[in-house]
Amino acid sequence: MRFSRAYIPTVKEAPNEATLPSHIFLTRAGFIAHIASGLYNYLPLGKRVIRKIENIINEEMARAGCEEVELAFVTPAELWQESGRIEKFGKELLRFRDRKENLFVLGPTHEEMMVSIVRNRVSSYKQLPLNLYQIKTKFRDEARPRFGLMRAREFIMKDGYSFHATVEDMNREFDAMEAAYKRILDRLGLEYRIVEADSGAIGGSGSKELMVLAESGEDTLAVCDTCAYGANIEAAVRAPKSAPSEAPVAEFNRFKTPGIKSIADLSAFFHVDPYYTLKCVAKRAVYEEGSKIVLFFLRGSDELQKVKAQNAAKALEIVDVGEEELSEAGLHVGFIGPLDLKGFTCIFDEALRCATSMICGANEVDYHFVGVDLGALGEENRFADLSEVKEGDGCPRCSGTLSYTKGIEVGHIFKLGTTYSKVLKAEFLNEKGQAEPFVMGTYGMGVSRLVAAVIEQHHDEKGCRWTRATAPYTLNILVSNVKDEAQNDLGELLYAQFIKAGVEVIFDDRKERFGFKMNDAELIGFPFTLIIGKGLEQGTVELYVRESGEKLEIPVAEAFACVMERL
RNA sequence: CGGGGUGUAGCUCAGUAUGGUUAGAGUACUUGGUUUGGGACCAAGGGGCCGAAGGUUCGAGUCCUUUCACCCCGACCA
Repeated sequence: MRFSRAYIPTVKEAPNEATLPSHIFLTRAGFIAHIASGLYNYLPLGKRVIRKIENIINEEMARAGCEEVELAFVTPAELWQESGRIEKFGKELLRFRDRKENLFVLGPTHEEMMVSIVRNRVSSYKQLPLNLYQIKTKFRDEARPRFGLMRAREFIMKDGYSFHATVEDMNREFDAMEAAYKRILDRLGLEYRIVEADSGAIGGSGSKELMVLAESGEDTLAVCDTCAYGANIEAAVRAPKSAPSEAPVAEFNRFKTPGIKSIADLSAFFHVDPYYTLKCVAKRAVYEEGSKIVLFFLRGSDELQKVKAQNAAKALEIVDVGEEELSEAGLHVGFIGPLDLKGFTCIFDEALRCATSMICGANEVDYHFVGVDLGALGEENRFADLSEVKEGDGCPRCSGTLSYTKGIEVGHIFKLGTTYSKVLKAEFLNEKGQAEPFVMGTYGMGVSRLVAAVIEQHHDEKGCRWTRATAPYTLNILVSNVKDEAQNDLGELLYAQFIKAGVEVIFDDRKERFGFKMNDAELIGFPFTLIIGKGLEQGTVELYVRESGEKLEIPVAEAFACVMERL
């Protein structure tokens, strides 16, 4: 492509709403154009990057034995009613009616559609397994789109679905997909981590997220400094904590603790480590029908992890409760304890199993109990993992230490099981001739989000630094002064040579000054720029390497070979 | 969905407390000339229903009402 003919509208100033490097540079360098909230147009350079990522995904999917399909973007609402997700998804589902007043939705993910194309067509275990995927525009009417391509309403995603006769076979495919996704991210040149994840509303028995490591990531990850363990903070677990100090010896007793409401005060009052105090976090758990107050108990040294709490309460949502509301319910903030507490759902953190020598609220203003043995609690009390992993906690897999890092979720793979096949009645006949629902897996990868993720991880103050596999053009041939015939001629010659060699090359033949063109080259972020300029009189050209910033002087005669060697 | 902010040239923004010639700057664009290794200089140009609707007024970018859009913080987010 000749730069003079290409549509690459670069600009000096970024729109003021852009805050992330990927958003700023993709806009300034002319890859994308904002059109409305959460909607972007892909300009020629952006489209090229997307295609390159798609190609790599397609190649790796083919290698893993998957087949590509393309499902309708507009999907009948009946399928969503059948699966029950039309309510669950809520307002994120964009709905509309056609001229006959039939209800449709724009697909935000395609479990239902994919199940529907397989059910009643695949009827025997002999036809399994099957892994079908598509790369397609999705739409989610996000409450607050932001960060450019990172959280857009319309976005491109690869979504794959596998169908199996047994759980074992699904597990095998799950591992195969994890391996395929790793290869994709390796080829794209990204630094990433695969972490354990919360399965969220999509359900299923297990899931992992592929996280591109970047400062601007929206997700907090707990990763081990020794082994490969990593998990989203929402799902992270830790090695059991050892007691920080000797347990405070005390007979069971009721103590007056005037005005002592916080864990810090309590621990100071009794001169004990917060580890030996019992923290109560009251929340309102919202269900499809109604809501109720749930009391979560943890050690005073731990914090409640909201997603874990929500899962433990099997609630749709967990919201805060006001102090007044609690008082009306007969609870005294700061003095809530599990003893003699009737009529409330209590959930205890795993770290409290058989905890002894605890100090907890006495459900009476200004009183706490000491010497409490939680092992004495009745059977009706439930235990669950509720506490949030902190930096410095022990790794659950090895003797290493966990620390936080930030990640961009670019992929999520799920062991779905029979969640969807059951409700949608998608069944096959097993060896014994009995009908069984498909065992399914689902595998997503955000293509447009990957475009942003590459830049979040590969940029500097001047602009983009595309990796080899993602660059819109690998090589940029820059003629410093197009009025200089020798420079121009050499540019044309090399341009033709590289095209012939199959290199993705762009030829900057614009009638602009050197600095202007260099700034564009750096903003756009071509991995290599071959500068034909003032060195030509001495018989040399320069190769500028964007990643390292180095400029190599090369004799003209060796230019072609030398560049080819480095690509 | 709660709280806040902003809408004026392709882009970044002045101008709006106090209404008053023909609405400005930078940048980008067009033309001519000079320049040619880090977003050049000189000169001459084109470009606006001041987000939309209604109102107050002799007169509205500016005041009042309504509305729409976009952005930011939070809630939410397979």
